Amino acid sequence: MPNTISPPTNLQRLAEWLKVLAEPNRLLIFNLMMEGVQCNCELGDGLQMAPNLISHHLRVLREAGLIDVERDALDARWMYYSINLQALEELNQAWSSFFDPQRIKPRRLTCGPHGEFIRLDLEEAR
Amino acid sequence: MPNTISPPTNLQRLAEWLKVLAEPNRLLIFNLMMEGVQCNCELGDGLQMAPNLISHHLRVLREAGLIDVERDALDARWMYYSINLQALEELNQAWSSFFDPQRIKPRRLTCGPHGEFIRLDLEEAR
DNA sequence: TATATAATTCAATGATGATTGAATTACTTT
DNA sequence: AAAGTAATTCAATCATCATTGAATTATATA
Repeated sequence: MPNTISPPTNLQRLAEWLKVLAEPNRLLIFNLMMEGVQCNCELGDGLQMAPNLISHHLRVLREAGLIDVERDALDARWMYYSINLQALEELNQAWSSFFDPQRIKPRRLTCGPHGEFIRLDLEEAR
Repeated sequence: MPNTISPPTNLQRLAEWLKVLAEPNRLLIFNLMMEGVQCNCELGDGLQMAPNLISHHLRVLREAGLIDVERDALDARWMYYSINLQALEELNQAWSSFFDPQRIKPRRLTCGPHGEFIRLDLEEAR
């Protein structure tokens, strides 16, 4: 009997979010945004990155739904980015339900030299 | 005055962990290990992946310190992988201190059309 | 000792995606 | 209308890394 695998339904989504956030420069950008930094120019100041590159990363973050963007009401040349709080909540929810240490189950015994009847003194191998 | 940026000291480390976990197949493997699946063969069963590819991903997870490995005491051909609980704790710690919604600060006002004196009715843009 | 098994290593390939420089867009100011 | 500014888009390049198939290692069994 093959393993009956039922990954959390949000596993795919979690993987996509992690991919977006795993890029070092994007994580730095996200970090600055957590601290209230919000426009391309200012991010460029802080990170020494070309504005078009920042635009690229902001777009990836935005397409992942992690951040929002809007134009300045008085001078519409300026864009303000901000962290999407709801997405952040969902992200944290998905993360903690996946990486919860309590989820860890003891060893499955469907393989190895002893099949289902593995000797107990091997159980410490967990 | 440029931004004085002080990302959490564990930001680099967090980025590395995220990179490792952001790979969809690795996340699936990690998921199976949370459920107690532990050897190459069994992972292959569940994931339809070539054993050498699984070995590759297990190595990446292991080199990141996320999982441990040991040989079966009775038949040393079999390897048993398991999640490193301490690493998991550190991972969760790094994650939650970084992605804590409470960390989010209001907009910084060092750029934009109004400098430090931006009008308050724009503040809802947060 | 020879063969089989679990897993890994190696070398090559391919795809993805970050980065770069040069336009281009959107908007404001003169 | 012309020039300037913030930001984005575009096309091309480059690096990284997952994937694949073919050895190779380590161990056990016949």
